[in-house]
Amino acid sequence: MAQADAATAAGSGPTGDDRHGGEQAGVSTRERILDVALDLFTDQGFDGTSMREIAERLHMSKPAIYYHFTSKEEILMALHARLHEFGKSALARLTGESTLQVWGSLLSELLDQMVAQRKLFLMHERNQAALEKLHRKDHSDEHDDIQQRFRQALADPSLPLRDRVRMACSLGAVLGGMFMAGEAFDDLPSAELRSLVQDAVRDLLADQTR
Amino acid sequence: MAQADAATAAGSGPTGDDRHGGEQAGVSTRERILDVALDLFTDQGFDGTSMREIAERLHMSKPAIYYHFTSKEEILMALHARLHEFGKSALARLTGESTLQVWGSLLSELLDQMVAQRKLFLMHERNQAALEKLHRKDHSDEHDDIQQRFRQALADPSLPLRDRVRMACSLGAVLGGMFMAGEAFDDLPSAELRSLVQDAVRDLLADQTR
DNA sequence: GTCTATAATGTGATAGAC
DNA sequence: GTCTATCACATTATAGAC
Repeated sequence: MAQADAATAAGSGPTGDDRHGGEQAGVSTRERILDVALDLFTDQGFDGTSMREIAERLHMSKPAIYYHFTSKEEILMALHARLHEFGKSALARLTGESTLQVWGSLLSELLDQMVAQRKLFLMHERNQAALEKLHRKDHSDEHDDIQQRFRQALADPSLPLRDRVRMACSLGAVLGGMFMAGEAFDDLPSAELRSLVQDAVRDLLADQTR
Repeated sequence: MAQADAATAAGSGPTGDDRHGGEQAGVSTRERILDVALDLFTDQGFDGTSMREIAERLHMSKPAIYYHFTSKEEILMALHARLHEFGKSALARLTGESTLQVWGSLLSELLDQMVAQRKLFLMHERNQAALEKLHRKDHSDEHDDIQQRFRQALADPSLPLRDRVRMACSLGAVLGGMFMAGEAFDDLPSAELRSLVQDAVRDLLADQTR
């Protein structure tokens, strides 16, 4: 459904000019593999999905996939890179001290990205274990992982404890509002859901008593 | 750390009288296996943990574990049963219509359980994919899974949409406040953290504008 | 770029002795 | 209840033809 968006929305990649061979409609094979993997990883989990399944759904053989990715983990890394691409602009707001107001604007932008890249965020939420295992191995250049940056901000000792907890709660509220209900909010226009969650976040971050 | 609590707190089990053989301090082997599995599943994931690892940490062999559990999945099911045991009293509040107030009391009781059984809830949060796969196979008697009951309440069409979103957000806020920060709140007494999260939930569920 | 065939490994699980 | 030894299998990944 939203699969086509995700493929075309991914910024970089040689999707433009040098098409030849088995490509179709300007979508490179690499992106098609990532789209299928995103689907399968989301509802079967990374470990619960085999290369054979990915290949079968693409009407390819396994080695064809290994031509585009050196390993199964690299597919997961590429999907992680996709998320990081979308999240980094929101993450840029975390320079300097992170007040409740800054945090609120961050979550607002994050909400926009979640609406546009719903499945990508859902996949990350449901494969935390596999992703963390990946990050333990790939500690290259002390990667600025998105979750790590969040926790870093949450651990800032210069902030009042109450505020830090509210920040964590509001982040959880966003995830809960957007993903927890499963298909309970599927008939609801995503813009409306976004707005309702945004209101909840505002209530959480408003420092009324202080 | 909190491992001893989890072992002794588990209600049922023949831990009492008929000790003999290799047991120590009244903790049955079955419970010790579950404790180790809980640790490993929590920080490596269910699929990322092998029976060999579980056995090695217990200074046992694999077949010794298969004497107590018929499969690896059964270990996960047993841990799921543990959670269900602790959560069912809170879940009992969901009879009839679930107002915001009812939901608030439910989350309050759930918060107590999370403080007492922190690792158990964390493990569930981090192995959603494996647990869902398990539930697809084991659709015995249309199990009253805890998450399914939550989603059921969230999907109740007789409730205002705004309330349902607030319920989802508050549940997410609880998870976020208790688990999202990782070790950022570890020095904080759990009672104090619980209180701060509870306040956030209260703000989320207070129907001030309606 | 994609294929057929196969290697290499680790896994969950079992048989049977003690 | 626990062990040694082993099975059967699926998996990731590679070699080499086209």
